[in-house]
Amino acid sequence: MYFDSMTPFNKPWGGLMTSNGELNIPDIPEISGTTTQEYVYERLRNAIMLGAIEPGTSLTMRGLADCLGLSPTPVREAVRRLSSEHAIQIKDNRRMTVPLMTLDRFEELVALRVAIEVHTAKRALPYMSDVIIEKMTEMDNRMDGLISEKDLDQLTLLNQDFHRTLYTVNPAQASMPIIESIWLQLGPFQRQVLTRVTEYYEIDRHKEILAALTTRDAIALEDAITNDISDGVLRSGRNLLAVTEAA
Amino acid sequence: MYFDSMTPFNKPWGGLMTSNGELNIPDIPEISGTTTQEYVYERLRNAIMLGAIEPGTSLTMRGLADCLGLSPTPVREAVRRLSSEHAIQIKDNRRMTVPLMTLDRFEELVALRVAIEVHTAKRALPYMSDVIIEKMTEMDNRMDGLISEKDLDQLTLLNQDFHRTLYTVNPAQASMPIIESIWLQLGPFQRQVLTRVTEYYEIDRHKEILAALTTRDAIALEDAITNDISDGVLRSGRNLLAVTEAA
DNA sequence: TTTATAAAATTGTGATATCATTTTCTGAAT
DNA sequence: ATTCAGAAAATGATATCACAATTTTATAAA
Repeated sequence: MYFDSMTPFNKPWGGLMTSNGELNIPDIPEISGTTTQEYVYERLRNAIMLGAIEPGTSLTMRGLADCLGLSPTPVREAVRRLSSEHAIQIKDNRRMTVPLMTLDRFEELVALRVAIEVHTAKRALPYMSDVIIEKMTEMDNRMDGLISEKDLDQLTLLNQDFHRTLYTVNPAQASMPIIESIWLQLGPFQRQVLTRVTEYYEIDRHKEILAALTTRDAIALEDAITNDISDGVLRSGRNLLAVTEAA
Repeated sequence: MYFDSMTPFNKPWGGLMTSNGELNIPDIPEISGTTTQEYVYERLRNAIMLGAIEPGTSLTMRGLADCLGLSPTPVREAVRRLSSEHAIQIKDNRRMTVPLMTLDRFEELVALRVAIEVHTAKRALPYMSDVIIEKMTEMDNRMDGLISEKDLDQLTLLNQDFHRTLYTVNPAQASMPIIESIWLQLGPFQRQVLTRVTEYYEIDRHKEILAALTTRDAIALEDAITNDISDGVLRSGRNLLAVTEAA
């Protein structure tokens, strides 16, 4: 007599949320035709990426399970995957957290982002079409709107869509999952930077990227991608960490 | 009355193996002080990397669990992690396999390997010491022995150790897990190449790598790493896939 | 008030139970 | 032989259970 008031395999997460008040994991649109484990993975991933789980907060399997109204089993599987991607850190014994950023690690991750994304962009260039460039231009325009509205969540997500669209025009590409995993590791800290740093200039490097794509200029593309990643957040991040680590 | 003839949390895998005769997953040395899930992960990973599980073979959670003499729970967690790393492919519904290689994917993965490993090697260069160079030289000498003995397993493992030693001298490095994940995706096919291709010239690029490290020459290091990865296996792999995909 | 110790509660882990779904097997009918 | 429907077996997924290890709380001693 297990599943009485609940349909077991049809989205058990339809109803309530967050029994334990401490944690607030933003809901995400239902993914139909998938498993609970996958839903938990996507939802936790989204929460980490957007900084909804403050780095350093200690998490427990059962706490998360209660918070999502699920049994520990699918939560464990999702958490295991995330810890494999270094999005969640499992401490000595027990207790898990979203890892805190260090200056050294930050520099490494950003440099790695540049290396892989430049490489991937160059490999995508031969597959580039005017249709895709048009699509990316529209995305960039929408982002301009989000910047003035200061909608950080949507801005982050759309910025990722912009880059993802570029990289995945190469149908055989194998680097997208890797790029996503680096985004995930940078996500929580990037959000801390964005919320703490008030004066934040965004020189729009996306226009440079689009120009390079239009002229099919690999060198210009490399520069544009490098600048896009290095600008703003890198500088602000360095400052924030320099202050933090001094204390 | 659950755990009678078995101590539950003290390495349940001490005893027998492989009840189901079909699959043979090579044993690995016990890892003490860790979980069953972690052991399964390491063991499956090792088996995939060394080509002990033929790509295309269909796997089941319960089959693997039976084969390892464990319950499905830790197996499921390990498999999930491996499928997150694209080492195991979960088909439409049910059934999982180690994915078959395609020519396009192969080219992408090798190019990605070059990009990331060159980047990581360059970043490691400032941390390089004579002690490490000496250690790597010893490894290279041992590999020469393994080549004449044709011990492919040990050769693969030691070759990885060689590269890992180089990349991890940079203590803040963040790319090693990514490199390992690419190795894992290339592993099964690389093994197919090594076993099928009889005439296989290995020009020893490791000597070139060591020379570049000794002189702290970044340009030479880039060339050496690129050549080491591109040589031999790349060429042979292309040939094998060209033939396979024609059929 | 602080520290040491014991008891209680919490947690991670792995095995098991159960259900829906899929695959495989079986036995005719074509 | 081949095909196809229905039955039987196997499988994936998740909740629950049981145990050991850890953490937290309670209690006693200094």
